[in-house]
Amino acid sequence: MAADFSAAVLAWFDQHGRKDLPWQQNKTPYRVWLSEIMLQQTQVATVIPYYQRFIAELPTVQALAAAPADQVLHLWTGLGYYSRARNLHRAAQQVVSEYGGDFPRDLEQLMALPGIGRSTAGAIASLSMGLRAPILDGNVKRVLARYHAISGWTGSTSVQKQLWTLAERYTPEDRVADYTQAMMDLGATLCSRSKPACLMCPLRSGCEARALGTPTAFPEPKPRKQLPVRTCLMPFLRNPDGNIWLQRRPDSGLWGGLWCPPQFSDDAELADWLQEQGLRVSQQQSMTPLRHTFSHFHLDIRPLLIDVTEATGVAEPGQVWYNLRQPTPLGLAAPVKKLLQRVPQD
DNA sequence: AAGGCGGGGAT
DNA sequence: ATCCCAGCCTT
Repeated sequence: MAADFSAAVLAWFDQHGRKDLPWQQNKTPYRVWLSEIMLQQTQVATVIPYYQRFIAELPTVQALAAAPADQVLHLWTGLGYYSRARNLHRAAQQVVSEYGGDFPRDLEQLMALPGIGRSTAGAIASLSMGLRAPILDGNVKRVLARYHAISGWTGSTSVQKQLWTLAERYTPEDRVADYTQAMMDLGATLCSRSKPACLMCPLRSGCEARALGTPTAFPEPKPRKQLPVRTCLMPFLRNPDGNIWLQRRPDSGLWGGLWCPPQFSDDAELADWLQEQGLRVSQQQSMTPLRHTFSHFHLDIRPLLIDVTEATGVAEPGQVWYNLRQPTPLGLAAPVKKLLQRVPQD
């Protein structure tokens, strides 16, 4: 019975739910939206400081819409999945231009905004507007997959379809914001991946996975392949002023819109490029290699510190000589930020 | 339907 | 080292 399910979840929420996270205060659509985007594939503890900084600098959708892209990516530096930040920026501009700065109170219109899919639209609608709309994030997937002992990987189309049907069925008309928050909290705390606290769970009496005695067997893990390894040379060109050469990456693709040193597959490619640029090298040393792991491959970076003479003039658009002492707020990929901190300053 | 897209925390 | 995570978009 769907009403029993939501009643049990809500009763648990009143006693044990989290109510003090930053985005649970003053639950406006903008604040809920920002938190949901940051929380995609990123854990709560990681998100909190990013969220605080972001809200402090860009407290409204109007402020975000008017901000330079580099500021937005700077605020996102280290969070990953940078298309989230670019889509966030574009969506803010659409909310301002198409809706006068007020988020549409409609699932379809929310989903039409870049970066907002079905689950995020449901979260914004339920948490900040009180509209009856289901969500299906990783936590809710786990709770539902266990409750119904659903086999298969939750990312597969058929399992997704089953889970959405269940999510829709259980979402109540009343107290939908509390219910949504409760389901996420339940999955994040009691119904955790490896050590579920079934004895404390409000859903224990009807949970099929618990009845089978193997709650952690659900959901089934994603089938994994071995990650390929790629290598690259990453020269940190330093001019006589001590500044480092960076160029802006294309908006789409890996590290889209972020600022990076150039990358080369081997020494010959690097040598050719230096010659093309007419750069004279006065000194060159290798830095400690760094492995950076993406979701789909390992990148083994061989960083070099290269001192160049001249070439101190104004860089072309999309290129900067980055001042390590007074850094401009640009988006940097995590390993680039890490390596820049290793560059000796005098 | 499958693959691209980051980074960090937990184990 | 491996797995996972408050997903969405493109192909």
